[in-house]
Amino acid sequence: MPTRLKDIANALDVSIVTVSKVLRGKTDVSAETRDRILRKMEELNYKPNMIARGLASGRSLTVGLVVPDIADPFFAELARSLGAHLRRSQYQLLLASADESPAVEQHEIENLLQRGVDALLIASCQTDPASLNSALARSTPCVLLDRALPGSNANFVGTDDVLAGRLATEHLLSLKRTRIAHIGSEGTSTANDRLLGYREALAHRGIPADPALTLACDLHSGRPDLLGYNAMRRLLERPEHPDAVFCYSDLLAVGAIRAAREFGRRVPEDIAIIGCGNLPISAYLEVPLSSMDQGTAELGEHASSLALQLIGSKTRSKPRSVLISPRVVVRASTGLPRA
Amino acid sequence: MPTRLKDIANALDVSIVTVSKVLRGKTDVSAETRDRILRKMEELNYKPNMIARGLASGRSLTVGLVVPDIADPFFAELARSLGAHLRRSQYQLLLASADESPAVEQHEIENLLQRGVDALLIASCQTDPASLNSALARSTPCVLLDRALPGSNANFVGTDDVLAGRLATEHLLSLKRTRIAHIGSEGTSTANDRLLGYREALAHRGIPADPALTLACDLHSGRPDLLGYNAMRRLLERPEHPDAVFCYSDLLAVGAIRAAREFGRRVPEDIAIIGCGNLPISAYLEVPLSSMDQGTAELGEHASSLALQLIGSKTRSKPRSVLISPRVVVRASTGLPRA
DNA sequence: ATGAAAGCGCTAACAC
DNA sequence: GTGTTAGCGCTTTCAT
Repeated sequence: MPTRLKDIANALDVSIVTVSKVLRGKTDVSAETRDRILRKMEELNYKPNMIARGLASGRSLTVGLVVPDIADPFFAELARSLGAHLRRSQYQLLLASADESPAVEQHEIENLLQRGVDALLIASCQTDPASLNSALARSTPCVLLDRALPGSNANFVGTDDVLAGRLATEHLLSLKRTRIAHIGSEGTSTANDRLLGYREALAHRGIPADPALTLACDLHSGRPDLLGYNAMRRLLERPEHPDAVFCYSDLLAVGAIRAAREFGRRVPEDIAIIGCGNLPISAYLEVPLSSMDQGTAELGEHASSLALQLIGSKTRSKPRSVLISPRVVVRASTGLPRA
Repeated sequence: MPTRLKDIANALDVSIVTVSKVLRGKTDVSAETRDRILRKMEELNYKPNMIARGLASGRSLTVGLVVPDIADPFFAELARSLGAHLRRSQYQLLLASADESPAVEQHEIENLLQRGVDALLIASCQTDPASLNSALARSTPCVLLDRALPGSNANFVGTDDVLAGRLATEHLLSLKRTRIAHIGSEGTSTANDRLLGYREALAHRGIPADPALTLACDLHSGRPDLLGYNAMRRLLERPEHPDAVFCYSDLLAVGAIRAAREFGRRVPEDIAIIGCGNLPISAYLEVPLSSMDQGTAELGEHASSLALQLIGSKTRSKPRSVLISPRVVVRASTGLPRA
C-alpha cells in the first residue's frame, strides 16, 4: 500500500492538515516541523494521490485533448507540443483520439469532462456544430483547435487557413501558372478557408474561378492518398488540364503526384503541385513536396498558454482567437531541384 | 453545477445508495424504482463523476500509456489501436509522451500512477533498467511494450525482433547479395535483437560477419534520417562496399537511400535497402521502401487484452510474453518495380 | 503555528 | 428491495 498523508502524520505525531500544508508549500508551518515532515515524506517515498486531491480541491491539474486521429502527423506533433508545454506548468495532458468518428468524439469529450479535466482542447471532426455546443456550454473552459466552429464564438487557436490558401495559390501564380486547380475537402472550417484563400488569390489576379478545377474529397471515405489519386485522375481526364494544383493536405498531394506521373505528366514541369501541412518526410518523397507549414509547435504553445490562462481566470472571459500564420516551403514539386 | 447522485435521490425521495445501485446496474432494485431513477437521470442529464468513483472504488477505468515519442508513426498507430480497443471495454487511455527523455519518462510514469491508472503500458526509452523497476514493483499491473527490459521478467508485448532481423536479412540473401550491412541502433532490446537476427541469418548461410559492415547510430543524437545518411556515407567510403543494407528503422533507411544515390549508387541495383516499421508512406518515397511490417494494430490488440486481463485477475499472475511475428513487405528498394 | 471539523461524490459492507 | 453507516485520501475553513 502506498504511503498516505495520514502515515506521515502518525509517524511524526502531527496532524494531517499540517502535513498537507507542507505538501502544498504553505508558509504557516515552522521551519523545524516542515523539515521533519519533508524528511519523513522522503523516507516513506510519499506520492500524493491525485484522485483524492482532485476530489477535494475540485481541480485535477489535467488538460484534455481530443483529436480526430492521433496517427495523423499533424495532430501527433500538436499533441507532443501541448504535452511538453503543459508539463512545464505541472499539468498533465489527457489525450483521446476520435478515430474520425463524430460519435466517438462526443463520447470522448464526455469522458474527459467526467474525469474532471480543468480545460478541454478540441480539434473536432464534428460536422454538426450543435453537438459541440453541449460541451462548450459546460463550466469547464474549452478551446477549439485547428478547426473553428462556424457560428460559435468559442476560444480558438489555429492556422490562418485563408492565408494558407492564398499564399499557396500565389506561389503557384508566381510560377506563371494560369490554370490552377484545387483538390479540397469539405465540411470543416479549414477546408472552407483554404478554398476561400485560393479563390481570393485568383480573383486578385483577375483570373476567373473555373468550377471544373475545384474538386472536394470526402476525407471520411478512405485513405487520403487514394482520394488524391482519384481526384487528380478526374482533373486530367477533362479537356483542359490544370498546370498547377493546390491540395488541401500533403497526403492528397502525394496521391495527386502519383496520378499525374502515371498519366505521363512531369511534376513540376507540366503540373506544379503544392500541399498543406508540411509532413516531416516531404523531402524524401518520389517528388519532394512543396507545402504550407502550419507552425504546429507554435500552435501547441499558444493553445496551452490559452488553456492555462482560462483555468487561471475566475470569470469566464470573452472568447479569444489566435491565428498562426503559415508559410510556403518550396521543394521540387513546384520547382526547386531538391530540398 | 453538474447533477450529483444526491440530487437524483432528493428529487425522488430515495436514498443515494439506491440511485448508485441503479447506476451500476445492480439487480436488487424494483423495476419501478429503477425506471423512475433512470428517467430522472435522463431528465437531469446526470453524468457520473469519475474522480469520486475512482476514489471510492479504488479503480479508475483508466489505462496509462507511456511512449518515447508520440510523433513517431509507429507509436502513434499503437496508441490509436490501444485506445480503440480499450474504449470497447469502457476503459480510457491516458497517453503520455516522454519526448525521448528517460527523465521525462520517469516523471510521466509516476504521474500516471498517482492518477490511479488501473494498468500501465510502457514503451520505454530508458537505458538504465533500474529506473523502471520502481514502477514495476508497484501493485499496479504493468506491461512493457515493444522494448523488453533485459534482466527483468515483466509482462511484455512486442515484435519478434530477432525474427525481424532474420527475415529482412534472408530477403536480402535471396536477392543474391553477399555483402550485407546493418545500420543499427543501440541500447534497446529491439536494436539488439534485430542485430542478432541479422547475424543469425548470415551465420546460417555460412557468411562471416564483417564488423566493418555493422554500424550503430545513437538515435538520441539527432534526426534519424540524417543519422542514416551519415551511416551510409561511412559505409560507402570504405574499400569494400556493401551490396545490401538492413536498417534498424525506416527513417534510417530513407536517409541511407538518399546517401547512396548521392554517391552515384543505384537502389536497388547496386545496393538493396530494407528498413523496419513499414511507414504508411513507404510506397511514395523517392525509392519505395521495402520494410518489415510489425503488425502494429495486432500488437495494440494483444497489449490491451493483456492489460485488461491483468486488471481482472486478483492475484499477480506470472509474467506473460507475447511476440508478434513481423513480415517482409517488398517494394522497389529491394527490387520490385512498384508497390 | 497547529489542528478539529466538515465535506468533495461516490462505493462497499452490512443491516433491516 | 431499501437504507444505514463508514469510509476513499485529500483540502478547506475556521478555531485555537
